[in-house]
Amino acid sequence: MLKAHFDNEAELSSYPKTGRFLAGRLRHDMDDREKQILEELVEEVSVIDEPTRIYARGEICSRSTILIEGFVLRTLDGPKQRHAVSFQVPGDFIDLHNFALKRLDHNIDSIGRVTVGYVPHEKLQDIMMNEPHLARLFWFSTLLDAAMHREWVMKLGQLTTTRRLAHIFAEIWRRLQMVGLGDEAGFDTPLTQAQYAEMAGVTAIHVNRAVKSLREQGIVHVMRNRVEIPDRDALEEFAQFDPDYLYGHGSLSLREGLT
Amino acid sequence: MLKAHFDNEAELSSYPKTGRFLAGRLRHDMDDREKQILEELVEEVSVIDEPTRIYARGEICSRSTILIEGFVLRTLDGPKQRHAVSFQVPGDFIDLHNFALKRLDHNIDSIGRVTVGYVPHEKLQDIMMNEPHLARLFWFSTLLDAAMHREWVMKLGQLTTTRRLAHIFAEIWRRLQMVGLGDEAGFDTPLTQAQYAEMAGVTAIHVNRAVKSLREQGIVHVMRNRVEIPDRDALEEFAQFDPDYLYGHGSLSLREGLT
DNA sequence: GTTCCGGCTAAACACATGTTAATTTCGTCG
DNA sequence: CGACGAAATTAACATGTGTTTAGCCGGAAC
Repeated sequence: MLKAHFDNEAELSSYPKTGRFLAGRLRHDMDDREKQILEELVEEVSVIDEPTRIYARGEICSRSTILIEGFVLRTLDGPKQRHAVSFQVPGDFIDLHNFALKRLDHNIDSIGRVTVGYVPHEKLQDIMMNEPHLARLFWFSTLLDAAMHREWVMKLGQLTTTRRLAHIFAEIWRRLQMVGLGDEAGFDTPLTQAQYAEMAGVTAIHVNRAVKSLREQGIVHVMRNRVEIPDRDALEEFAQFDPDYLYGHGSLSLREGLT
Repeated sequence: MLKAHFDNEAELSSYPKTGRFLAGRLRHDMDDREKQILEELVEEVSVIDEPTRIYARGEICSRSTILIEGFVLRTLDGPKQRHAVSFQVPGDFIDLHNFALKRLDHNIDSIGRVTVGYVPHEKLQDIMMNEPHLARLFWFSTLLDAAMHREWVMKLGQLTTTRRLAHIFAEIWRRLQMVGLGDEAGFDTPLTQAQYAEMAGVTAIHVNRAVKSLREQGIVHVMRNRVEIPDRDALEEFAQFDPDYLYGHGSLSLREGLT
């Protein structure tokens, strides 16, 4: 099922502490006890060096995956090529939904080198029964996925390729900054133009045209392993990007009385 | 917020019994007691005659909506035109997510004449606390939304307009049949070509080209208020439609021990 | 250094889709 | 019955995107 080698202690030590990114942005809403519980959920940490299909559509899984470091794509196989339906940044619970739905409905593919943690479903079941607040946060995170999917549907249906690309960069940048990654000038990423093409639903050649256009307009400078953005407002306006759908800190409803 | 007139008893009696479609496909997994609870959730039933924006992106709601009869679209406003990110069929819980997320991230627009039921969030909160099995089913239904969104992303990114249209018809037909609507030859619907265009992310004129092509190929016959399909297998093969993502009856994981 | 290969860039042409405009069909209403 | 408006249909042309092919750049391996 999974082609990867498992860490030994020495190797792991060169990566960020496992817990630091766990459930990244949701950590704001957790207390220390809950963070501790989360830490103990991970039964195994794995480093995957090469681009790998970690899970394939149709598989039945007995554990879920947290992305600790690197990028992964959630993909579906189209008639022509693979299509990316979303990307994950460090801290994301990649496939929480496979705890509830028997079969996976999409693939999970790693990009570059990634570190992931595995959480057995029995432990999630305990959370559901005994930790209603954490259970609620987990539900939130799947609702956020759905909200992002909706924005992607609009993006693919309504925006030109150049604006789609700009929208993708805007979302990656925001999401990285939400978990303490990225910087003021842009972000580092192993994504290639071929992978942007998989997200935008166009050919890599056409992505290149769009990259050129964004560069000439001074909106985004795409380079190897890094993207730089001089002016966030200019980017987000061009991309028709409204970050509301990411439900930044404070936008989630933590209703009183909902434990 | 909502322009609609409210039912009196006499008018309601000409519509299907409220409860018959409530949470349509999930009813298979409920016992009689739970169905009764569900019935009592609805505090108010409303008939909306004209196409109406029932809720707008950004609104904060104190109740969620169940679609009892008719069609509604969930939409986002793009730069050129409104874009449909999903449609709902009778029985669907339209906006369960707004119970958990403060602001709505998209609009909810009715098509033709619809009947909806409103469920106050306080009652949902009771369910969450006291009816873990129902709470789990509600979570499932939001996960199903996400799975459908993912398929739409693939559809928009990978399929030609003609296949997109075929895919849309295939999904509508399957979902209607899952709740006891539709028939062996096709289905009735108030959707116009302009609305198919909003779902496919193309102009209505181009939808018309695709409709013509599907008709000439004998795959789908689109007419006013009705769509007929001679051969389901032919349609689904043409559309690259794999119904797995709809998680038909038996595909949901109702794990033992999960209450 | 040299080689090699994946990724990036570019040009020419074919096809898909958007735009604009006009016409036809059909249901509703007076 | 006739008039009206919404939806469907068609055509001609403009633009966006895919396809094919080729060349360039930069890092990794030797």
